[in-house]
This record gives sequence, structure tokens and C-alpha cells, in this order.
Amino acid sequence: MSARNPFQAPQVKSRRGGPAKEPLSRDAVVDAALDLLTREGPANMSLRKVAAALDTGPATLYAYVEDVEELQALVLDRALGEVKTFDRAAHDWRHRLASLLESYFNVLSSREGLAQLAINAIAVGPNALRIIEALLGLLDEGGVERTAGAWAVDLLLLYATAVAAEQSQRAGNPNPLAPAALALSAVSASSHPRIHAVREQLVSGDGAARFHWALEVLLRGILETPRAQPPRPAPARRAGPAKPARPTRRHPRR
Amino acid sequence: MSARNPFQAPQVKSRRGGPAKEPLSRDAVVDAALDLLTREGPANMSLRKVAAALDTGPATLYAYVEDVEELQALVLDRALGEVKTFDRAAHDWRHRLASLLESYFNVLSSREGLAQLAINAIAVGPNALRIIEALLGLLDEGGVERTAGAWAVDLLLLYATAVAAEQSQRAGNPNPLAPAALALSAVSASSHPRIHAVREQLVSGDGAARFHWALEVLLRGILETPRAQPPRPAPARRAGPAKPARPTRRHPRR
DNA sequence: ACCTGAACACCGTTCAAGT
DNA sequence: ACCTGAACACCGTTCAAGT
Repeated sequence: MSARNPFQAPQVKSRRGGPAKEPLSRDAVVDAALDLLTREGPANMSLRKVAAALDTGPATLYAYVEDVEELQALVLDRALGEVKTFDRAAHDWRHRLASLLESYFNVLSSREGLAQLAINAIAVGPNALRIIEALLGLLDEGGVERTAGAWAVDLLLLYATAVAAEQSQRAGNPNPLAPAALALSAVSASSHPRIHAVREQLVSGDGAARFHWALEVLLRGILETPRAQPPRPAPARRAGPAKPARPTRRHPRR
Repeated sequence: MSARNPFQAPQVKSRRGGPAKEPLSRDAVVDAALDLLTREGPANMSLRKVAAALDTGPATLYAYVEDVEELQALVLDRALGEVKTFDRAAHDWRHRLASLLESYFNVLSSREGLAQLAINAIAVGPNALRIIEALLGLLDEGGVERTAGAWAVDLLLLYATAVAAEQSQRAGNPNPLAPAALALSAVSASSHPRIHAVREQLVSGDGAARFHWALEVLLRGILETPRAQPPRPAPARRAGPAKPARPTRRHPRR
């Protein structure tokens, strides 16, 4: 808070590139940071570099931002502004949900280091809220019960975030299949036969196919898994065993 | 520092605690680092602190370790040695799988910062391989097809790791429900009605119930979701919307 | 009162000099 | 040949002095 009103400026002063100083603001700091992240990568989004980009000393930023963690959270949410929370082309709720998560995933993947920010900061900025609200709505439309919906949103975002982070950190390495793939391809067939047998798939590059498969996995599971505590009025007994309710499942094949 | 030991006898090199030098080794470095992580937290597992704990200068460690990233990977795998890959009490493959993932989750949660390491490093050390091999075996036992099994292992570990990281970083904050819960509880009912309705569950503390619910979601989904591309020779048509054509760069590298 | 240069207490990594 | 102190190029954060 204490957000200096951005309209309060006396006059416009050449804004781009020029070293001419303009009054700082929280927004300007976040803009500069996201800009730096986009153009120069995550290693260059330090407070000092951001300050330098704004042509001031590192101490100055502390007037607008509590600490570096807060700056990162603000940058993340600013970037999440690009996530499209609805897709007017898709009418089926499942497709709209897939489309939303894909947009989220793509935005996180669009800048190196952004996904890493999303993992470290629990996103609760205005844009994160917009995304969560939309996801809850879609799941509700799909008939998912409320609490399960809340947990499901967490699970879906966790997954999309983690995959984005995993892939983008691979992107950081010059060699796309650097040490991990190398180690896996070297696994001996005798000591680890199953890994050996699927060593290709474990590191497989086809991110899109995997992403859609996992989304399908998550949605099916979410639609079919009731919470441990069934929604019927419980008897006098206290709330419950930590253990999952009995599987009750046939063994589906294929 | 560098308190020269007055007892600096050319004696046997008393191994614990004493500043008497013993020959370093990669193992000793990893041990010291894990020890530091366990006792002093992730912020204190810097190369410099590890070197200091071993009573030497920071440059010395580079004889045993490529860089800090490698050290972190080694520490992670050392810690993963504690994961129990089989549980003789449980006979059902589902329970054994749940038990294994729980053990993995518990180990990552046992030291602050460990889960964070697991997210950043793609785990391919010997203990990670042991865990992956065991998971592949369990899924095979459950009738999951090979490639789906490989993807499923990735998904299951990703989830367990992400949850551990999410929770442990909450643990870092003095107030367990610090800024995230606060922000969520403040969400207005009019602008975000669905979030408002489930604001409790979104941040809900009952980690165990959620973990089991999610595991159930993942397993059901995995068992019931065939891969997008059926194993028959595909016709000319493409399977999906097929996101971006990947760069296909093939630099020999290194 | 506000702003910020300089200082503080750290990093990871490199290198040349000492043994 | 090996080891490592010192140096280099960075961090985030604090504070006192200057305007």
C-alpha cells in the first residue's frame, strides 16, 4: 500500500531508454523488473539490476517494495495478467479448462525463470485470483463438488507450474538433454531393468502430448474420486480415519 | 578464525568435530553439506559454509565437486537414501505404492530446503533410480502399460515433490498461514464468489487428507487414461492440436 | 522528509602463488 | 602436483549523511 498515485506526475518526461528521471512508483519498479526478466533472464532480475535499470541506487527500491520476495510476487502476478481465463471458441467446459491451463502453462514458459517464481511464491495476486476463480467455476460446471474443486484447483495449478518449471530449467541448460538424459540412458539393464526399458519415455521430449495426457489423468481422477469423507451427515463418530476410504475399485485394464 | 589447534599433534586424526584435518573426499564433502542442511537450514548450505565446516577454504571444494549445483544434487540423493522403497507390511500394490510415495514425501519434508533441491535438480542419482525402478515395478504390477507407467512415475514424483516444497516453504514462515491465507481470507465475496466460498479449503491445513485424496486421483486417472496415441501405427492425421514445433536443435555440444 | 551512496555481511568461482 | 588464500564480481539489506 502507500501506492503513490501514478497520475500524480507533474509532467511526462521522456519515458523510454533515456536517462532522464521520472518519478518512480511501485508499478514502474515492477514493470522494469519484468522487463529485465524478459530480456535478460532470471539471473538479471536482482534488486540491484532493477535499480540500475531505473537509474538509481539499490536502496531506493525499498521505498516501493518490502523485499526481493515481494518484488518477485508482484512480477509473477503482473505476468499472469497475460493468462486468458476464458476461451470463447471452446464451449465444452473441459476444453475451456484445458485451454485455460494451457494458457497458464504457456505464460509461465514464455519467460525463463517465471515458472520458478511461481513455485516459490504462493500466487495470490489479483491475476492469480482471477485464474483460480475461473477454474473453480469450470469445475463447478463440470459437477465437481466444492471442496474437491478447491483441492483440484490446487492440484491442477501445481502440476502445470511444476511442469513449466521442470521444462524451463532444462531450457536453461545449453544441451537440452544434458545430464539427466545422459544418466538415464546409461542406466544398466541388469540393475534397473524397468528404467532401462523406458529410458526414452522417462525423458521424452514430447511435452505437449504428455501435458495433455496428464491433464486427462487429473480430470478423470478428479471427476471420479470423492473426498475421503462422504458428504452424507456423519454419525456421532468423530471425523475420520486418515487412511483413504477403501478403494472399492474394480481393476480396470487398458 | 583459523584457530590453530594448540594440540595440533601429528597424531591420529580424531574424526568428529575436531579441527584436526583428515583427508577430504567427495563423500566427506557431501556428508558435511547434508549435516549443515539438517542442522542449520538451507541458507547455510553454501559452499563457503561447507568449506568452513571442513576447516578449509572455499576453493578447496572444487577439487571434489564441479559446482554448487552438483553438490546440491549429491546432497539430495544422499538424503533420498532414507526413502523406503518397499514395505513388507503392505501386500496390495496400491498400498505399497502409497507407502513408497509417503516415505518419499516424508524424507523431503524432514529437512527444510530438501524439497526445494528436489524441484531444482532432476533427480537421477542412485537412490532416485532405486525409487523410480520401484515405482515402475509397482505400476507394472497394477497393469499400467509401459509408456504410461513412465509418464505416471514422473507425474507422481512431481506431485509429491511439489507438495513437499509448497508445505516446507510455508514452514519457513513464522506464521504458518501468513500472507497467502491472509490474502485469501480477505477475498471479497462479490468479486470472487467461488474463492470466497472455499477460501478455507484452498489453504486448508489437513495435508494428510489432501495427499491421500490426490494420490487416489492420480492413480484412478492413470489406470483409466490411455495414451493419446494408441499403439497402432498411426494414420496420416495428427493426434492433437500439437502445440509448438519444437526447435529440434541438435548441437553436438561439449 | 525524502532519497540514496556507501557500507555490511554475505555469495560462487577463478587464479596465481606457495608448498 | 596439489592445495588454498586472496581476489573478483556479484548479491540483499541497512543506515547515516546529504539534500
